[in-house]
Amino acid sequence: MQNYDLKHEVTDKYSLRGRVFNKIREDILSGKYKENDELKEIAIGEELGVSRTPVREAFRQLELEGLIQIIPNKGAYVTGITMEDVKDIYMIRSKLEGLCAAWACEHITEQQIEEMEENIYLAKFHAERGHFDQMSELDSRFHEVMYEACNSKMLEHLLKDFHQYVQRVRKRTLSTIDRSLASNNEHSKILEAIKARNPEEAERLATVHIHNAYKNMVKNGLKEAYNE
Amino acid sequence: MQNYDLKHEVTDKYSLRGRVFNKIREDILSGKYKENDELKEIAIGEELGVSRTPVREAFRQLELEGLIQIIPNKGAYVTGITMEDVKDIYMIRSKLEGLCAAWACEHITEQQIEEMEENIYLAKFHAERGHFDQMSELDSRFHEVMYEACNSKMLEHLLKDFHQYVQRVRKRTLSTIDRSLASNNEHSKILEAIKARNPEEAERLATVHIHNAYKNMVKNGLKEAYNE
DNA sequence: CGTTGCATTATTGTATACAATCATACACAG
DNA sequence: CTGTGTATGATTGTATACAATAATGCAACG
Repeated sequence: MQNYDLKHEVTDKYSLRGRVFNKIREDILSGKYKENDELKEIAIGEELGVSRTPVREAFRQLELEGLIQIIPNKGAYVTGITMEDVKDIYMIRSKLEGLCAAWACEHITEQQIEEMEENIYLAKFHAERGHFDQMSELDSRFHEVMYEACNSKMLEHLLKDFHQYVQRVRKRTLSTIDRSLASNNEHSKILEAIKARNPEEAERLATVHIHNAYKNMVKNGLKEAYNE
Repeated sequence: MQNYDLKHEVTDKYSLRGRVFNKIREDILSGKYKENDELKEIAIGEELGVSRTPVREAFRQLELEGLIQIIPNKGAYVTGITMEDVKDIYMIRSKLEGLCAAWACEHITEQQIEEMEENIYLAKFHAERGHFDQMSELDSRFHEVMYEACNSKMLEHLLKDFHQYVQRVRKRTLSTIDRSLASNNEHSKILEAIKARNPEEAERLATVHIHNAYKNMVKNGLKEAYNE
């Protein structure tokens, strides 16, 4: 994340470079390319039917995103995420999600509130039935709406990046009914605080929520998820 | 920003692309290229004596860093920083510097402590004499050492990016003897807390320190610095 | 006089060719 | 048998050529 940063930009979706970038990124995040895999310009270019140029440009961006590491004159390798990285990200996220929730108190729209309420309602339904894929999807979406609601492109982008970045290891760490219900309950409390326009409480709850998510992740399955 | 990402990597210093990247970045941060300036691949390539290829790759990275915006088939433009961006960055930084200071309590080395003490001592000297350039340099360095002391590559990189990003508007906002002395005093207090291995206090002080820096920035000169 | 359409030009997007660098294998010397 | 040196191949780094797209200016028309 490398690329941490102030990371920016909506990478162009319709240029070859943009498509290559998104494709490789997805493949890394989904696990098709694994840690330390070597990515070769020609191979990927042929696979996608493009020349090396757009592939190279995409590589440069992926490097800045921290998804790959480029060793000059040698090659591009998928970067690993250490358990320390994951921990760091969660600690950083907990602070920033808190800030985000606080800001959302001021800027959230009615429409966004409605979406979050619906999200919580749906999540409860799926959680009780153990539909973990839907849960994961809804969880991501809940946070995404909150990111948008904080009305800061800067913070929104940052949080989206972090969120995406840990997807690689997050896969099945929400996967117990207990945690799903608890998590959804926390979402509900956060939204209540935001609706009540209580930034301190919203911040506190959001911060704790991420801490809990991390604790749960460590408890059941970070190691396994990480080593597989 | 852009980016943020979790932005990574030490961009290669010796490849053409790396040199082009650093050069353009410096020129943007130093103000040579101003907001909304259009950067043309050929012109920059000729200026640096390289072809378009490395320039293009550098552009893609700068886009992700948030320093330029690329409009497909049109051009690359230096992005502006709005006053909202600056505020957001300072609020985000205040949280993260707090986290950084807290972590530093556990991981700081004797050598780093010494450098920070020396830094504070020197800064006092220069602050009293109105040597603002040296002050600015020392201020940056103080924070940099703390970033390194937190022992998280992730957080370190993130904070360095933010720090660099606001350099554009930070130019002369430390430029009063009063604020210089106060700021240095705050540094001293932060270091005391770190040395006392008191993460809560270190976090609180570091957070307040950035808030104060922002308040000072707004009070005297953000608007002017920004509009010039 | 203003507006629309087209032609021209400039600039970026992509592909390819060549140069530089690195990895590998093999031969040879010790 | 081991280690070193060299030659070969593969891969990336850079430059350039060509294609696609957007901006500009001018002319024709209303």
